[in-house]
Amino acid sequence: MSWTEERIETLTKMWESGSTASQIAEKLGGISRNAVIGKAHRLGLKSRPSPVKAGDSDAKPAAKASPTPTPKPAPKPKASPAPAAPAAAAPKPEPAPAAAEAKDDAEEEGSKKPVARSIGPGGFLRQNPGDQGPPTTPAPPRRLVPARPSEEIADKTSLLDLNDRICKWPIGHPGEPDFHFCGDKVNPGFPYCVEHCGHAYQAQLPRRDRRPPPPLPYGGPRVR
DNA sequence: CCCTGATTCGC
DNA sequence: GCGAATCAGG
Repeated sequence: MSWTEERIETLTKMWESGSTASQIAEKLGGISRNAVIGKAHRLGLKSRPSPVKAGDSDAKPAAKASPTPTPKPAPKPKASPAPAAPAAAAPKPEPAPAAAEAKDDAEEEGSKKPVARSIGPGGFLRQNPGDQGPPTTPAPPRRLVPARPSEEIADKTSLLDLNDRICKWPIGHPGEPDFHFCGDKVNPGFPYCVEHCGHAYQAQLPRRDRRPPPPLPYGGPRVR
């Protein structure tokens, strides 16, 4: 099997949507989950939480066979973060979409966010690892979505409708009949649209010493 | 033992 | 580049 454009596309979409490698491999067919993972890595898609979801009664002992007990000569340098993703300090997008929209959907591409939070004119500021100190705990959104969206949703923006240019922000919860994705045009360089970038990347800078962030890939809405 | 993703490494 | 083998964790 070769990685055709379609297969890569499916892989990317499913991977970014939270499908497991096994599911992806099964859907694509003819390949093992290792192949999926390996390809995903080569595509620069890696870095995904590995939630062990045992709710799946699927058995795939494909890559399980090797009577060779490796003496483990090579240690495993666990590192190499953010390879291809520059601003991909992406927090898991699992807010309460419904509530979020209802709360402040007034904000538009105007990128004006007169919020109490410390947010730059761009709409949001990336937080450097050193910036977010322990004293301030931003209390991220609840963990509700198990990263297991149904592969077939209604008409809305379904899983397979996702592409590089539309917002992948989940609307609703996976499993619900009306679960879908935002589908709006993405903020270039991000997986979400401008609006949802504002939610996903809410930075909380210490109101003191707010140094100007030099690289701000987010230049606001850009029509093209 | 099952699953998961991550990584290595021979092809 | 590909993916099986392997590792590491839940």
